[in-house]
Amino acid sequence: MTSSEENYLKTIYHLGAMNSGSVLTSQIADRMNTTSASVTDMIKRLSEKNLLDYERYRGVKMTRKGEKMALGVIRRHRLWEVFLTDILNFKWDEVHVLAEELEHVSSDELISRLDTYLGHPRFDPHGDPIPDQSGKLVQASGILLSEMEVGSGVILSGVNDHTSAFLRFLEKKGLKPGVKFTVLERDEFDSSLLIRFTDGNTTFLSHQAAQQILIRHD
Amino acid sequence: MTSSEENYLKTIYHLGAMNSGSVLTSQIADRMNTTSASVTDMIKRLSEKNLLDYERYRGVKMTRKGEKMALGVIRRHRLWEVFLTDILNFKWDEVHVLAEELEHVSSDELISRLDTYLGHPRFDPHGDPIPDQSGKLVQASGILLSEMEVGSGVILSGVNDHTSAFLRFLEKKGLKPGVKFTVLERDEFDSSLLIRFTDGNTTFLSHQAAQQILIRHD
DNA sequence: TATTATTTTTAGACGAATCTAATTTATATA
DNA sequence: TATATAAATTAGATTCGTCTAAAAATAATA
Repeated sequence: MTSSEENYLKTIYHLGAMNSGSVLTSQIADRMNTTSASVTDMIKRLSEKNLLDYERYRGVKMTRKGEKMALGVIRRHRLWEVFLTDILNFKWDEVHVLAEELEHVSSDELISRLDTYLGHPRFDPHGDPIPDQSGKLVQASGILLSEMEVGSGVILSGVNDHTSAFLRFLEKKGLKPGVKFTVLERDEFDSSLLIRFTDGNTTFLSHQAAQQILIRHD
Repeated sequence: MTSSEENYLKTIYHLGAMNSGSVLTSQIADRMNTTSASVTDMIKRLSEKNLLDYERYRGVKMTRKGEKMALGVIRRHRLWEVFLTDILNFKWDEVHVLAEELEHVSSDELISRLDTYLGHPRFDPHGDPIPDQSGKLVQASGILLSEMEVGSGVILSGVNDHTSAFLRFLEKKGLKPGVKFTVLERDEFDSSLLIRFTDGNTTFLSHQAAQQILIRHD
């Protein structure tokens, strides 16, 4: 497997995991900042290897085999992210790019030892679940902070927007996976939220921001 | 810089560091298990980038710039080797292959943090010195165990043969960088050595083995 | 020094991954 | 249903890294 092939599989997995239908050539091209022509080429290569089911002009689905490979790459990516934040003290908005490179170093033994060393973490620094060796993946919470009723105590469990800008925004607010807080108020006009942390501090969150934040009940 | 370019630079550095003359196409091809034709191609690319001085039919020398790049790769390689042995508990004969991959993840920030985390190690698990950020490299001892007079107390400081087979051989004998011992006897017939460790245990070493072991005086 | 042997380079080809531009197919609209 | 629009594919080119086989240059030997 080349790095390029792995990147395609990962992207197609991410696109296909949500809607369980077919992933279109253009969706892949968009996400990867490349051309549809390049995607078509790669799609063919990957179907040759039975990693994708491909019907011309109809997009692709992942095969069981392709999904396993994709989950392997995602596992490596997320474990390296944990290493980079927890051990090397990188900020959570800095680790993605580095993990994109490290994820392609493919030694099962290396990843297994890294996993052990990190204490078998179940989530990466952004709250995304880490697949286990066999490719099993716990489902992340799908509850949006923006949907919570006033008064509820919650724990931040993940984010939908993984951009550096959004992650730095959360950092500044003191928000990251594991942080507990209570929803105090929802503004009638713009649906912005006032939340209170366990230490008593409060902060505002726009509806736009709250829609990118996943929570579980405390 | 591609991984391939980095591998060529590293190899050429290793070949050229000993004899300070020119490195020949065939030497590079031999070391990298490739053809002279491929080497010629790459040599041209690297001289285009001013990393090598190249004269047709005369071999190459490294430029200052090329040497710096090579030392960067070597630094990354050796730091990852320390990480793999000291943190992930790999054996020293297993780390080379993995470090060959990790060395191409080129982020100065990553390497700087890794270096700090590891405590700024000055030598890798095989006793080879680790270049600093600026590319400075302390000279490794050049004293061969096979040349030592009987009675001398020494510390193993490195090896010339980095093959897995030789490293496992040393492992079995209890020999690795930092280990102290005394040369008790040299056999008149085959020049094999009898050595004694600080715990009193003794072992034999063939002349062939002793020629691959670098030491410094205790 | 002339010839032979060795080394190095060029010529030409290939696979992977990419691109632009042109063509084909499918979808949406009148 | 016929046509216009959008999407996907093919055709053809490019770069990187590699190869084999042939040609050129250097080194060794008679």
